[in-house]
Amino acid sequence: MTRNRNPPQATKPFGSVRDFAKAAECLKTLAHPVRLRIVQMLLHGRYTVGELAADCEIPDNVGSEHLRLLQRCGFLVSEREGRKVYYQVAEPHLQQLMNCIEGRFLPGGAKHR
Amino acid sequence: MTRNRNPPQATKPFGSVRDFAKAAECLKTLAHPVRLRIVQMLLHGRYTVGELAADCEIPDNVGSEHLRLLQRCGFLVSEREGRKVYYQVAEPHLQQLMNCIEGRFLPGGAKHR
DNA sequence: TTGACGTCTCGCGATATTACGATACATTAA
DNA sequence: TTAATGTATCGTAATATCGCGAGACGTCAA
Repeated sequence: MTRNRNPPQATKPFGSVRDFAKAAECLKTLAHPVRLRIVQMLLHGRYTVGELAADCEIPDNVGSEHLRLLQRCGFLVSEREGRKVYYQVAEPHLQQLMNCIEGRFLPGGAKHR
Repeated sequence: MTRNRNPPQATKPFGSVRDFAKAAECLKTLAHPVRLRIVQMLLHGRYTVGELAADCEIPDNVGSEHLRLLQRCGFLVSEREGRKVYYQVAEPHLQQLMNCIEGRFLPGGAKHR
């Protein structure tokens, strides 16, 4: 009675809760204002802990911790140069993901109507 | 004298930690295995609380709570029909975001090399 | 060496998230 | 009405996350 609701839906959409465990873990790591900003910066260049922390207006040790988390997910890699440590993006998908996020949530993001 | 590292980088990448507050909040909501699975399901059709909870193998009230969170971010909307409540996707960007996530993290996802 | 700098690690308290059980609410059937 | 079904809300306890301060570590210059 109501109208014909669900499309035929041949088979159940692939995936299961279990399959999303890793995805959720990495997404959760990304889901922090400072870490999103750090990723945005690193998609545009290569920066040290101090530079990133300064931009985000947080102490260096806090920045270092955020970078550690992002690195643990495989999003970033670090490279020591003298006493500084440079971080850069290691995950190719990050750019595309960031495009989605910027497009949806940032002031100047892509419009969608 | 390492090589020339940072690209010229005319201006600082737009955005700031503050601008990512909302994005982080919504991303965090998405960053849960059950909620990712629910979103995936709802991108393929229209389901009730009970159907979604059953698929995720969780009690109905827990499912209801996850749906509430997703709805609060504007990702979903609900519609009551008799004693059942159907949920469906309300945010157009979800499909694109999910494509990124599935492509990166799901077994059969897109390869990148 | 010593000291300065940049980064990292650790433990702590404050806060947030999570799932659960119990219960309340809304709708329909008997 | 009463009972059954489907969904939502609430309080609670376990767990996770967060930013911080103190201090350790690695590197370089004097």
